[in-house]
Amino acid sequence: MPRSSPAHLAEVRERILAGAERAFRAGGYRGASIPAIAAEAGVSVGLIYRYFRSKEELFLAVCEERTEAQMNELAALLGPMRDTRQRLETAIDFFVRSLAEQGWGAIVIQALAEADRNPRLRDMLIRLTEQERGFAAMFIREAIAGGEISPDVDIEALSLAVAMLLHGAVAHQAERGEAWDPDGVARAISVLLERALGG
Amino acid sequence: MPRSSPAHLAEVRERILAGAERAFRAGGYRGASIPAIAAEAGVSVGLIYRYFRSKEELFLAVCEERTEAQMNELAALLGPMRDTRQRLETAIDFFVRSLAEQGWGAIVIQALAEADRNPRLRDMLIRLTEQERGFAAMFIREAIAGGEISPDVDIEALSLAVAMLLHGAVAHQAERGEAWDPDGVARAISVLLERALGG
DNA sequence: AGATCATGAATGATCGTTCACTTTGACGGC
DNA sequence: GCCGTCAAAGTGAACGATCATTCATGATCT
Repeated sequence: MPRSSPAHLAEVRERILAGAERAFRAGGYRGASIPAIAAEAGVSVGLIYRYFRSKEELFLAVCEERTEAQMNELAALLGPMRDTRQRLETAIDFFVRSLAEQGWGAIVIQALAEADRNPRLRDMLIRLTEQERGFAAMFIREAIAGGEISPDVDIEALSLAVAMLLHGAVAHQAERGEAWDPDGVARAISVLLERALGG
Repeated sequence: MPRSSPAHLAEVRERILAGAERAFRAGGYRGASIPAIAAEAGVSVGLIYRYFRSKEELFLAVCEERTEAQMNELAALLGPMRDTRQRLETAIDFFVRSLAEQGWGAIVIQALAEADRNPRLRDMLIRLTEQERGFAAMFIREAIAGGEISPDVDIEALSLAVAMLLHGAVAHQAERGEAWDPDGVARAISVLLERALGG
């Protein structure tokens, strides 16, 4: 492959992103040094700065591309489904499973820890939360339409609570590390949501 | 006050802890340097190492003493109360209010971000979660005793969900920063919990 | 040949920690 | 009551390591 083809450039960029993700997950945002990221990605230190303006920009790119991919995947998964109960179970299962398999929860926690000093990271996290609230509000409206819960429920408050519950699961994984129990977390979310959304 | 009296030593230790808490909150665990902490506390760099063996130990002390104080305060607050509904409202209000006023949520997020590389921080966080689960399980058992929810509910799963919800609120505060809405968060938690614990 | 991709040593700043040093105050002999 | 002594409290410059970023140089393509 020619070194200057667009495909090659995209591949190098993706290799840097993948190496950076591993390094950030292992050492945290501050703890992952540029030399360490370069070694993990198999490129030189200088090359990283041809693809990203700074470490901050690189971390932002990792966060955005990964969370966006997760959200798109979930939306595609739910698209053809019709039954509300099945959709809810699928969404919870997807969330917990991708948390377990991809381990992107650690990245979100790192972003949270830096959000206080980085407006762009904060904006990214707020967009993520709003997307989760959007999913939650959709399920709530379906439950209302299905007559499972009262139409005068506070959708704003309830969808915020659901989004916070999901972020709590992310925090729980960060807290437990290797020893976390995806099935237990999925069961916990299901029990609470099915009680609240009418089971 | 004599420089070598126990009271003076305790006061200096507390001043270092308070300065460190401010510095950690402003800059994060990694971002708060020992010189910055020393300046914030009004002591010299060297003195910090007379009271704490390392930066890690200092951060651990900040986390433990603050979270322990919060938990004791909540337990004392709930102690004399009898009515379950009132106890639940008090607990939620205390949690959200202390999150808003003390701003200790940012410290917890920093601890979460470091837990992967620090077993003692992880243990501290796990103990905190287990205490929150203990409170949650207490409320669930009261709701069962009061006949508000079925006796065959999965207490383990439900109490875990409640603890995750609370940690989600901590994450939400870290995400929103100065712009967060304590009343909205309290309403969200109340709506979800009262629906789930029988309202 | 010229343009772009890629390298990694060099730079200046900053970090956590140490330690030689000064200041303070409790105490025993007078 | 006074003073000399000494352990402990407190200081901050110095140290070696490491950081994010740059740039002079080389490699590879058109």
